[in-house]
Parts: sequence; C-alpha cells; structure tokens
Amino acid sequence: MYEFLHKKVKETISITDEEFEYAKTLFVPKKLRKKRFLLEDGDPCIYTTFVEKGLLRSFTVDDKGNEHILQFAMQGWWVADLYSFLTGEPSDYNIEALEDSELLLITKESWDLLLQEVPAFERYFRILIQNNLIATQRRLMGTMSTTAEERYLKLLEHFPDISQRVPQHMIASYIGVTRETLSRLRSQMY
Amino acid sequence: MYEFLHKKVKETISITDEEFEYAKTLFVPKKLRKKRFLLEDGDPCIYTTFVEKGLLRSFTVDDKGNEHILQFAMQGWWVADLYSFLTGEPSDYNIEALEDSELLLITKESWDLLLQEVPAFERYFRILIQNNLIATQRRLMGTMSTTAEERYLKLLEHFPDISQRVPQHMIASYIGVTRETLSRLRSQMY
DNA sequence: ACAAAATTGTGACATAAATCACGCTCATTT
DNA sequence: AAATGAGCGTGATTTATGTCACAATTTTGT
Repeated sequence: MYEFLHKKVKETISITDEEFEYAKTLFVPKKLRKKRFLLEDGDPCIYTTFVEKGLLRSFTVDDKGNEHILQFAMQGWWVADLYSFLTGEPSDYNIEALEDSELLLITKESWDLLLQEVPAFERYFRILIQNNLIATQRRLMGTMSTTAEERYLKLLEHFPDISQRVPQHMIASYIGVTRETLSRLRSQMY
Repeated sequence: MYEFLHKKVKETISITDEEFEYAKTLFVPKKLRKKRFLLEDGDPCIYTTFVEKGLLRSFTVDDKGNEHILQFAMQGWWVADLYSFLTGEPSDYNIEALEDSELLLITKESWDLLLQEVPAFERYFRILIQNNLIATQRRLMGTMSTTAEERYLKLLEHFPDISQRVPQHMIASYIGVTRETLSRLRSQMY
C-alpha cells in the first residue's frame, strides 16, 4: 500500500527506513470508489492525499454551475485544497475519484508532526510544491498566451493516456473551454 | 538594506541573529533603475531576488510580440524564474524594474548553502512557495471562471495602489486582456 | 437484459474580446 | 522649447468562444 509513496519520496530526498516506517504510521489508507467524493465544497479539507493507485480530480463549481478542473491527480500525485488544509477554512473545491482509487490520507496535525520529526520531509514538500508552482505558472501563462487548441495538444503531450481515462468534457473544463468548443476543435484536427 | 528581508523572514520562522547575519553574507545587494532589466529571456536566471524597495515585473513575450505579466514584485516579495533558476536552462521570462529599486540577489549556490546551513530557511521557502502556489492556483481558476472585469476588481482589491504605480496596459496584460478591452471596461464602470 | 444516465457531436445564434486604425494628452529627453 | 515616445481612449470590424437546442451513441446500475 505504501510502495508508490516510498518510491516517490526516495526519488527526491534520502531518508532512512526507520524514518519512512515512522511516516507510514501517520497516514490513513483509504479506498475510494469511482464517483465518490473525498471533499465537497463547503467542508474543510481535512486531509492531504497521496494517490497510490487510481485517478482523482479537484474542481470548483462557479455561480452558473460550470465546473473548472484544477487538477487531475494520478498515481504518485498529491491532491488537496492547500488553503483549506492549512487554515481549516471551508473549501471551494471538490475532490472526486474518476477511477476506483487507493489513497493515503494525512491530517494537518500528523503532517505538522511529520515535518517536525523528519526534517527531510520539509525538504520533500518544498520541492514538491516548487515543481507544482512551476507547472501552475506555466499553465496560467498558457491560458493567457495560447489558443485552446495549443493547450489541448500540450495536455495530451504531457499526459498521453488522459484522453483514454477521462471524458472529453472534463478535459475541456481543464483547459478552460466548453465541451462544445473542444468537440469542434477535435473534429477540425482530424 | 536588509531590514525588510529580516522583517519578512521573522514573520514566518524563528531564527537567531547569528543565522540571519550568516544569511546576509550570501546575498548581493543591487540597485536597479527604472526600465532596466534584471533578466532577459534567453539568459539563464542566475539569481533569486528579494525586493527591499521598489517594484519589478516578470513577464513573457509571445510569438506575436504580446507581453504577459506573471508577477508584479513589490517591496517584501521575491521574484525569479524558478525553473531557470533551479535548472540553469535559458529563461522564457524577462524581469524589469518599474521603479528605481533596491534588491538582494542570491545565486543558486548560495541558496543551496543557505538551506543546508540554516534548515529554518528550508521551512521559510516552503511556506513562501506554498502561499505563492495557493495564490497562483486562485489566479488560474479565476481566469477560467470569472470575467475580465471581476479579475480587474480583484486585482485592485488585492493591490489598492497598483493602478497608481503601473500603467493600465500592464494591468491589462496581468489580467489577461488587451489594453483596449481594459480601457473600455473601465469606462463602463464609471 | 433493460432502463436510465452520461457522453459526444453539431447546427444556429449570441457575445465577449481581439484587432486595426486613428487622434489626443502627457511625460521625458535633448 | 521642441521633439519624441509612451500611455490612453474610442470607433469599426473580425474572430474565437459561449449558449441553447436536439439527436445519436455509449456506459452504467439494478
């Protein structure tokens, strides 16, 4: 159950087996079936989640009822509403399983403990968040400077299996267009 | 020259005076006059920069020659192209002073040393990047779910003095519209 | 296996924003 | 003081995308 977490952590920092064994005690394993929610907007985001297996999405719903996807969280990725997780404020996000998934949950209290007891994790999370920030900045600049088609191709390039695993209308809501626009885009690309 | 840095660091972590004195030795102070560049795209981003005084912007230029502003960096903020800074790859960004500014520069080597010698800085940067990520995610979701007018109002709310300090066309390029669109927007808001 | 729900495509039309063009004002430089 | 350039407003037009509506197909749940 902790294989992938162990693998990912060792990729970025060096920790002893004892430290990882300690870390394991702070996580709560959870299986989440497709279409079930890990977080619903209005509730505080109690956990930061590591995806051992499966696929989730985090998204908001605007005033008109349109969904906007912040993240697809695949195996080896973390997902949470960071702001809500850190402050305890109600979240604006929903997190939903798109496939049957196996997750590792950690509460704020355990997370604080982990960072305090195993400083290497402070470094791990710093690097993790750093890479996430770089990617998010790229995506932001992309929405301002490129067409929907370019963003679509970029996404396919980055996640080749995404179009097999999630419906088109979610891909549309990730790249920031309506499902109709993406549908037309695709038909014009042959 | 290091007053603001000291203040900001103490706000998030606790460090001894010795640790901060050591940190000071790793920075290079620099004055940058209005309209001068700290980084031009194509060059690697050698420094991460703390703004002691003044105002900078970081931006890209797309194929059509349009500018897209990632960040306005005011007093107490950090600015860099993180990706280029970490990898040494040529940067896509430009960083330009919008006012005469006083900066503290730190190279990758010194930064690595700082994190290694003073672990509290690892925590400081983790929190800094974390907050930046939260803000960038909000901005990204905003571009997908809100109108240009809402984004403009949000910006003014967040940085009340911004419209006194930077020209409208840069504000337009920050919120992701043309200068003409922002101009019309403003005239319709009375 | 069947009914219900989800997904996708597509036409007609509406809308927001980009683009192109021009003139005015204000600041900066020499 | 004159000259140059930056900043801003605004009209006319084009373009990309959204909205609404309906049908066809596929997937899912019981």
